[in-house]
Amino acid sequence: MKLSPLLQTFVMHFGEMGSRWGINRTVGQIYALLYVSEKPLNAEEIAEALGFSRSNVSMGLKELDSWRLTRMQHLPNDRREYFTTPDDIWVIVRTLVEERRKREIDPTLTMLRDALLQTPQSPQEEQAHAKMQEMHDLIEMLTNWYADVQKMETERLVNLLKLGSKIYKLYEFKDKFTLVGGGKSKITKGTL
Amino acid sequence: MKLSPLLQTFVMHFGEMGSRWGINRTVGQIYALLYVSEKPLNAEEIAEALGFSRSNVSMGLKELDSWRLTRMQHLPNDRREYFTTPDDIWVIVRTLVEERRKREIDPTLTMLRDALLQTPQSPQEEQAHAKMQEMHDLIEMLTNWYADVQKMETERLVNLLKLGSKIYKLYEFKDKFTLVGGGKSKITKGTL
DNA sequence: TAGTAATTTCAGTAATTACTGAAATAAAGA
DNA sequence: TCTTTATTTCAGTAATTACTGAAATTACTA
Repeated sequence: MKLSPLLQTFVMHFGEMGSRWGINRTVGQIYALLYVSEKPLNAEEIAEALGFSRSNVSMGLKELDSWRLTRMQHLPNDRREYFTTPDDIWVIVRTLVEERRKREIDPTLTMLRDALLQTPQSPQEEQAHAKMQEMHDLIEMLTNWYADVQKMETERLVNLLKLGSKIYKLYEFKDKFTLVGGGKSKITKGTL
Repeated sequence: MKLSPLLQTFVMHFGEMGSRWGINRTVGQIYALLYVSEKPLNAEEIAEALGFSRSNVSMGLKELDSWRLTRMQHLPNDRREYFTTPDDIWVIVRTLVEERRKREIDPTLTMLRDALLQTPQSPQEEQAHAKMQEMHDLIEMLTNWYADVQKMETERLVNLLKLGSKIYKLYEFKDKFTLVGGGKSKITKGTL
């Protein structure tokens, strides 16, 4: 399979970008290729399109699988494995955030919680303790926020995101509002 | 300067974690140390505390400076440079997000915009074009959202985050609300 | 302005990570 | 079962990144 210049650019970009995160070039390129490909690809096709060894592709796909970012399927009368990315880009984003949280945030929270159980033994430790508490609380707030909005259906989440900070004005002025009409609204002043 | 076990754990953790992002061990450890330190530290002290060479510390501090994550100052009658992290952890978070956006998101948006200017020349390119458009729109939405909430004062932002998806209920039922009392509210139904 | 202290640069080397090809394993059909 | 094809593993090597020590530069003091 020969890549058109358009695809080349896209795929190469994700190769470069990959290394700005922890992910490597191979993995970035494979994912980009799967993402824009019209049909599922097998390992051989990926290797050929990107010029990597078959074994390198195998390792890349394994890595992507550990991130839960690919889907594997079989085609009729063909025993090779074919790979795709999820159709819905929001599934990709949610998975990405979730996995990064697991790998990058959770271990830090655990470490902080453990450290905070200890009693500071010196002024130096007291200061450190306070700073760690501050960091812990902030990370916890952010992850709780994400855990909450992550539960929303995509359509609602998109609405919320499009509103940005504007929605906050509703909250600020909530005391000036009152419920009118019957409706089965679950909202009362007390809940916010 | 000898680090207490508590600080050791914290500093080492950020060294390990650093490599899960693009940042290296040295840089992670230096930042962690500055973050929990009660007073500003000079390069010599950092090198001694972490067991790195003086030149390595110099490069690490330069890297952190390029991320705008440290502050430099002078102490009376001492010509060495002393380093700290911002006092307000929200400043740190905001800077971190901002810099990562610049380095990791903006180049991708630029690449996508350029690619999308071209007219697809084949069914393959048509599919790729559509997927790129989808990705572009999603990234743009997320960055616009962030650009917007980022402008809020910290206190308000914290309130918004604590509410999570709950605030959305206000929006969903907004048609059931009406403005009461005089107030100088800038909100009218039309603005949301 | 010379002398000294502090900091940065950079070439060389160490350590780590990425990648390949060959061998091993697994999966399917005859 | 044996044969063929697909996939994975892994030891060795290539490439990249991290780190050091020495030299160069900069900044200050007398």
